[in-house]
Amino acid sequence: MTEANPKLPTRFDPKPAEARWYQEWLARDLFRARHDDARPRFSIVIPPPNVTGYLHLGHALNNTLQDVLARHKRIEGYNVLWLPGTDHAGIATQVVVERQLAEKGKTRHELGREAFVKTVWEWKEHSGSKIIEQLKALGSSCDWSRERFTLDAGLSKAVRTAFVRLHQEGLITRGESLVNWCPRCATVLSDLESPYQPETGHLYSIRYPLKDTNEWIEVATTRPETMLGDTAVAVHPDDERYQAWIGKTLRLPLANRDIPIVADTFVDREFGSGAVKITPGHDPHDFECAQRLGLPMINILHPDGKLNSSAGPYAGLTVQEARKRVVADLGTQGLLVGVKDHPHEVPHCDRCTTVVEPVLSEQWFLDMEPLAKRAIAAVRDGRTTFYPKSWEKTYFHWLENIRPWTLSRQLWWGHRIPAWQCTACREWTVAIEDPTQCTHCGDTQLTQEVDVLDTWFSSGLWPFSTMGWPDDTQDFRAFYPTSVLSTGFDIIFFWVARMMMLGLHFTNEVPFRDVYIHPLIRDAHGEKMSKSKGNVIDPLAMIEAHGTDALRLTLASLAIQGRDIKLGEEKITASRAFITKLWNAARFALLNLEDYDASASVSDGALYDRWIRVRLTKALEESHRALADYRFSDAASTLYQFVWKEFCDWYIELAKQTLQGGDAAARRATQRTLVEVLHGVLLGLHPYIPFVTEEIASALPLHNQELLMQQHYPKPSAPLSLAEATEMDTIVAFIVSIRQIRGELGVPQRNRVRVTFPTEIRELVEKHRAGITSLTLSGEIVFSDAAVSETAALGIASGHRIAVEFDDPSFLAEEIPRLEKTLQKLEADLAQVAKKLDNPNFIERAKPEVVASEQEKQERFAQESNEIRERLSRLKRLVRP
RNA sequence: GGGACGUUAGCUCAGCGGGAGAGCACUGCCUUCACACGGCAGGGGUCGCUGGUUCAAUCCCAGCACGUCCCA
Repeated sequence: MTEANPKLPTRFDPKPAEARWYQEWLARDLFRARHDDARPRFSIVIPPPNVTGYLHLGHALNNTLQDVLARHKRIEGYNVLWLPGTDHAGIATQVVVERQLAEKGKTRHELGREAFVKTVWEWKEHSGSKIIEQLKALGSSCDWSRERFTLDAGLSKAVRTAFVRLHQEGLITRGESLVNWCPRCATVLSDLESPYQPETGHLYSIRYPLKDTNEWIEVATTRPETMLGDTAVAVHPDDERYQAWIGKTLRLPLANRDIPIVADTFVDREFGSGAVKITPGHDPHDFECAQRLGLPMINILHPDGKLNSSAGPYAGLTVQEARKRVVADLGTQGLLVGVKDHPHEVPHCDRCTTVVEPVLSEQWFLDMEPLAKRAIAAVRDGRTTFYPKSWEKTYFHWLENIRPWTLSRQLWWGHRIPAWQCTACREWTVAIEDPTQCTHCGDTQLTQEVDVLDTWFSSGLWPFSTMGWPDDTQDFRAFYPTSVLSTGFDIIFFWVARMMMLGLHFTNEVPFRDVYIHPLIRDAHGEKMSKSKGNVIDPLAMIEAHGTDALRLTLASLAIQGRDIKLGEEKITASRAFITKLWNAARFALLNLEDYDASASVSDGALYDRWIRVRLTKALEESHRALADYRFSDAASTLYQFVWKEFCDWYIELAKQTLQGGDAAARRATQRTLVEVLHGVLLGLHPYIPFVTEEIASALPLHNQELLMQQHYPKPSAPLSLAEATEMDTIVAFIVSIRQIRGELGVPQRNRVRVTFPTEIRELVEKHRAGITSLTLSGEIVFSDAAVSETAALGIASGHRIAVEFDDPSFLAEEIPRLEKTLQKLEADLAQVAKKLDNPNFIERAKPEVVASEQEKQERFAQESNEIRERLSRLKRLVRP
């Protein structure tokens, strides 16, 4: 067998195509944005993945969607910037490098800060940023010339500038407060980094004796060891049981200190005995209570999580050990009244899952309330819009209940806080440039703060720090504010809200017009993917097995709004099947284009040619409308349906007759249409499946030196006239009807049929005889107004009677049941319509066009059912004479 | 405890006031000169439950049940 088209092999091989086209895009510098390009601008900053990151499905989804937008906007004629980069990811990265050191039996403390940070940089240069290469494998059209890293000189300058300004404005302060402490990481964490997780603990009831009496008060706690830091017991001021007790003094067991009984309305009278121990140094509620009442605060913990000297004899024990000992000692003294199981929520470190301890500590804080107000307003008045909009509620709720942000982290990897303490006066000097003397006393003995900033602080500046802020750069002017931010719902607080706050504060502009929140990907059973469950799907393995385009198309097709995605590999297989279908449609076109002349002028073509061009226009318009609302799934499936159900199933099948027919002019017009529609389809699909579309386009006789990425969507085609649209519908209805008869009567494809149409539509049928014949495998088409013969099956399409006869009359055996089934359906439809039309209220109150349409339906159903009934009774008479 | 979202064909999901849809899976026929990762035809649904609004409710409203997630 000879291959007629040398340009496209029978199968698409993704791998070489992916390598070749990505190289070609880079070689032509197509991803680069230019600040002096006057076309309308579209910009996105990538949510920077951690340098330690490895491409998972969440990245694959998010970056596929951003790439769809970027490529779509380029083809729409925008000057597009998609700015990439990575995040230094404080704790995560430090942990990775510390782990490597541990393998060599070293610790970071042995190395010292400077050497350790140097080691992390070396690690970053050599093995970090793998994810950047993986993003390229995904086809991401980022402007790599603008790649940024949060610890770059420019971004570091932005961080220092932001910190210093906020400090000058009095929003950043240093002070003592209760913070979340991870004993394993030995650093403070923000509330967001300390998520609550359910745990079955115990609720211990303990007696605290009233000083110098035999009386006692009972308190309940889940953390008995914290009693060593108790500074009071609180009851509700209106609690009648304890009125007499308020103001009296208790002797705190084990610690042997005196503590007062105080009253505060925060106490829940229903919980336990209604009396609660107050441990301001280790509980957020107690801390606030102590602040209100001016109670002392005691910290009983060392940074390593062991108890300190304030815990007296328990010093040196871990929290767990201390809990056991305290419970045992209370038992010995007869002060432990009861223990019961108690499910509750306990904060854990986001990074290492260690139980987080609230401790009293001196840190740098950012007062976010004034910033939050502006961030709320910007979304309320629509300067920034969330897609789906429902996420705005989550955003508002968090911002309306905002708490100060603990900025400092006790790490070495990150932006060291630009604050210096004076050895002489102990005051702090905060400055962008390293200071040489104290701004308070002028002393030159300064020591820089050892802590670094929370990674999210630099991430919060990302949309503008990457554009050159605080300098007034051309990029900043051209591309800020950005058009859209695409990210997951889990970092709306961590990141989106903070970028909004810092962006508005520093630039007086929202950082992005739209926020698209993409769905979460779960496994095929709806379970969250996790390494421990072993249900993780590796996007790179999927790329290896099915090609990048198949993975991208799958992810985009599944990106629906307001629901999680359930992904199984069979969905990627389905996308690959579609790509193969498109590939083969292109091969079909090429097989029929050997004598094609792209420059010859041709007519508009036949009805089918005009019809498919109109359908293409409609499909592109619909898909672009969907993209404008970030309905990626709708956008992709519109194109999918068009290619498969309209272009391949109908147009190509009908075009075969013209291409093989004797009318040279018609053939040329159809060739032209094939090329143009295929070209339009490739442009429409390029954002989703960039590689295969470039591959096909390069084989098509387009006489265009530009790649798809550089081209623009085709101009819309003028709609069909009503008569033309009706004509097309009628032909389709004829073909469908004849095929149904064949299928339902079980007539194999090798058996030709003889079809009789009424003479009134002779002209129409003659015009489309070739198409009808070929799509229904008819041997003969004739015209007659005589009654349908007993040897024929009856069909009704667009109100016309069609008779289908077979070379073997035994195929007619199922005709009676077939017609009965059709009649049953018609009668049900008729009954439904009648129910409406028999209701005078319907006639009176429904919209007139609805009434008219129901009446029209009734007539049609009635006519068809009469016809079939008549036919049935005749057939039955023949069977039983 | 507060809130959000979801409940439509075996599975995954569209539709969201006027004759229940798609993909996958399933059944029958077909290796016809683009494609078996295919073609043609077909079977399959009291649209979670109970009320309400309406001429009309899968669609709007209220309540309930179940599920998922977020916050405290």
